[in-house]
Amino acid sequence: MVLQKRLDYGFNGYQVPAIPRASRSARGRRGSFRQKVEDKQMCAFELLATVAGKLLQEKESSSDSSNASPGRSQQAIVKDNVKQEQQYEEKVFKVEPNEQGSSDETVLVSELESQGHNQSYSSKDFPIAQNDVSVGLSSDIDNADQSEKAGCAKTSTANNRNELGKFLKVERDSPGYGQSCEVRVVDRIGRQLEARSHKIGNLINGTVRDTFCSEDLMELDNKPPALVGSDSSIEVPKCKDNHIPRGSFPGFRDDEKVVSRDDDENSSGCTQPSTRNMKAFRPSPRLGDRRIRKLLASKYWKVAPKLKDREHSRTDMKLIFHNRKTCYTRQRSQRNSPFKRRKLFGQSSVLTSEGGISNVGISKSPEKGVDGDPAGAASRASSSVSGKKSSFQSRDSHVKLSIKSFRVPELFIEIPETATVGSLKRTVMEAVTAILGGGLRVGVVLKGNKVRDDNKTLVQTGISNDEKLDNLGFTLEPNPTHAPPPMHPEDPSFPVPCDTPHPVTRYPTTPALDSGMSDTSLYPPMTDLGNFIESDHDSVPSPTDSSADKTSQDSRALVAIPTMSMDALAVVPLHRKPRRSELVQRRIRRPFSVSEVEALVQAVEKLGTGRWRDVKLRAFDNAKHRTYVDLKDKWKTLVHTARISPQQRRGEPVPQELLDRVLSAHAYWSQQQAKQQVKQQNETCLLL
DNA sequence: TTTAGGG
DNA sequence: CCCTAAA
Repeated sequence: MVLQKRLDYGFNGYQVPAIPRASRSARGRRGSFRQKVEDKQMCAFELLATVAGKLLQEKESSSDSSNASPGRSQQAIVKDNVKQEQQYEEKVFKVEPNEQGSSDETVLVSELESQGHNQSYSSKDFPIAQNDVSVGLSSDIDNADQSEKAGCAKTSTANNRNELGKFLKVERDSPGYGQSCEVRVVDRIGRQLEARSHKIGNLINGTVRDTFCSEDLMELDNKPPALVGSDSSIEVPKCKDNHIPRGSFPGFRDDEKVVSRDDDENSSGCTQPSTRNMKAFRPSPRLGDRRIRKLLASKYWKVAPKLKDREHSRTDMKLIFHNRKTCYTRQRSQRNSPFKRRKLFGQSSVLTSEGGISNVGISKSPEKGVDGDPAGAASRASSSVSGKKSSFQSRDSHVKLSIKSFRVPELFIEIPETATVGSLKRTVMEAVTAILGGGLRVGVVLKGNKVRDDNKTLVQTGISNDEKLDNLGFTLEPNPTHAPPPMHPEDPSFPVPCDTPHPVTRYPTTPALDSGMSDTSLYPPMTDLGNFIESDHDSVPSPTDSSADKTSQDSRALVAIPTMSMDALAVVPLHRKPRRSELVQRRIRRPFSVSEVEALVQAVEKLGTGRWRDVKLRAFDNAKHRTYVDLKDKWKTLVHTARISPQQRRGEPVPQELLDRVLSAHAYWSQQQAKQQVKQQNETCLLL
């Protein structure tokens, strides 16, 4: 039996792609990418942490002074806050101290430790934990000043708990897109800590996402599709040639140009319909072997029942259990069927719903927030949290904004009853990580309309107008650049929740639509599918976001980010003891394109079976995602495919001509191998 | 790390 | 595609 738990973080509606994860180091140069990805995780966490911290600050400053008494533990403060207002806890992931009672430093992280993860995390390493508990110190922040700074999330580290966080400030008269706009990082009294110029177009990437990912983003966003054209001949491995005494398969046409196939894009681009982007994001195939399905479904949004039990209420994760027996059993029973098994690939994925955009309640007055999403009730619940009145006086031509909250969509998690609490925790953690890890960007909504023109200044847009601030909202949006590829529309492996009360596969809807704002360019259409994309990472072929100019950088504005130590951040995921069964994500399925098959066949004709490394080097050296094992497997399936009737074949049809060559080459090389063995046997016999 | 095969 | 025994 499976229980489905609904987790309501009090956030709602943004979509986050799953986190591509390198399955193993030996698979090639994925380390760097993984690092980047995980950096992004941290970014997202940072963002959340900031919001949480900010809310805590405001909460505290608005509540009676007793909370701020220096003598009280931060934990106590937090708890009081939570106790006082249910909504409040929805802003924070977790506010209770870890069970070990070890102060307030470890929170979520402690769950990892208790599950056999050796690494110890401190709040320093874990932004969320850190912020959750540290904001209690914010009482020493001047309220007025703080509100002016609009987002000075206090951060603290294990070593320096009183260190003030930085925040970004966007100069009012920002130049247009493509030009630089100054972003100042200042402390609460306005001292400039950092100053740097950001291209406006990249501002969000450089701020909300994180300052440290911008490079990566630019790399992905701006790098023109690397054309690994067929003219880039591959160099045949040196000293390997003497390895080819066996000769080539007669049918091999050696005069053919040996090309370096980088069919990354081929397999990705060509097979990815442009509609892919309309389907919201495609969840990660599998988050582990556990039969756990996590999905986000805005349709399920409800105001989570308030738990009376204080202990429960201290956690902001509310679980609602439903029976999901059929789902589980079906998964198991289908496991051995290759055909049905395809459906399993996405079973435990985190899904996001079309309600993917979450409104950021930003307001001058507590009750006012931009709330365009259908989950209005829940939204209000969380956005109504406001402490004091924020002062938005535009002194020195700066716009001051106070973001009340971000909302996270509901999380659905399916986990066997027999699962341990620890695994549940990890599951939730993974879900959260998956949600946040895919990269987010911020959109700006003014009076219900999406502000798309990044070139406009705040003044022109009216954002500097105090009145309009009431109608200003931010949205968290998935970053298409990092979104995993949606499955083919017809792909049955698309994760379909089995028996959820409501259909969950509502991908076609654009998040923005659900939120009342249409943003068709939210998912830029694929550009030039024929292009080759360099893929030295495991990420899914991402749309070569050429249209990322407008919407993807909608909001260069005014979102504070916490100041975290990059080092600390980078550490967290890396130290997670990779429990293969749970953490290692299955590589995304990337069917071989015909051209890839062609290259493979040709290489095998030349080199024979049994030298897959050479085949790889020869024909797939640039296709980083094709390992020699993959090639060997593909050849295996090709042989099989060639032997079965065309009616039984599935997937993209391979030209019969190729299949014939497969059979020929296979027969030839099998014979050669047999001869080789006979020869060796004779030799050994002679020696004996 | 590669190969070779079963899953 | 994954997992692994063997080489």
